[in-house]
Amino acid sequence: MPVRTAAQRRREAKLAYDAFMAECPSRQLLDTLSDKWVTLVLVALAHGPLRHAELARQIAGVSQKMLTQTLRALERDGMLTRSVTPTVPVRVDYELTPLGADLQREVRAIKAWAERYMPRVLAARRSYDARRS
Amino acid sequence: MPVRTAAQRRREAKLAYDAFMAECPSRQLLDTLSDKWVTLVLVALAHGPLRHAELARQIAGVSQKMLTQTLRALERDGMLTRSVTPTVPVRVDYELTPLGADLQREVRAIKAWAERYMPRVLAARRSYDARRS
DNA sequence: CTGCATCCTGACCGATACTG
DNA sequence: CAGTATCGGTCAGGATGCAG
Repeated sequence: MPVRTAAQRRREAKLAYDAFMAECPSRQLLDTLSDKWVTLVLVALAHGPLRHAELARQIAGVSQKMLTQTLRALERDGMLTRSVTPTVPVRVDYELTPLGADLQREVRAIKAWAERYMPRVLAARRSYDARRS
Repeated sequence: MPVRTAAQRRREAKLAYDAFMAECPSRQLLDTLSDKWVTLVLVALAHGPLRHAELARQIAGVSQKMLTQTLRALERDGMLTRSVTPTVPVRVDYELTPLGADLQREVRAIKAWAERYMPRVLAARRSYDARRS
């Protein structure tokens, strides 16, 4: 009987992997970017500050909870600023920081790629599906 | 009593939203890219074809199931080719298509951004956490 | 070696209700 | 209007075993 079971070894490998992950900058960014709403918020704020409700309207399909969560995370990462105007009722504006604006430009590059090549991808998909039906 | 409840209206909105999504090329790409493993596979294959097991080794932390799933999806989208050599045991190689290689370059841009700016993001994160502790 | 089917857990997310 | 807390359902994805 081995000192460690296969499962244990795997778990240890996973821990080492996580530690490695925690240090790798590109994977950290990938993690945040892989959040569905992050990119949409970035793009929505491209043309100036917006209020919470305005964002919710522009990003169809987002729940209020997810929107708040996403905004908090982006604020924490220094991608946007959150400014509260203490009127009644309160007014809260969100605006991209220079850093956020910069990332937003990168995201737009991906978007441009998509608009250019997605037809090809869709064609590939169709032919793949046809081949196995 | 309204003809439709709030919940119903929300559900209809969601359906309309989904239909919209299904047509928007950039969001479709975002969807596939938001899959954690997709980008890693693309980058791993940047320097030439690899076998299933080699990929699994290079992408630490991926389960065999997820790897296969990801490879299938990418094959379907025309991003890579899967070639089987009928030896015993079988040998399967995965290689980027020109399309996949092109997308891979875009992904690298994001990666470069991360390596450049993540320190700033981490700093922002620390100061945010400090401010509220 | 590669791939598929099954089971199962836990993370995520939406719905709802309540506060300032 | 903006935000928080809680509950519950869903589903992605990991573990495992088997087949070609």
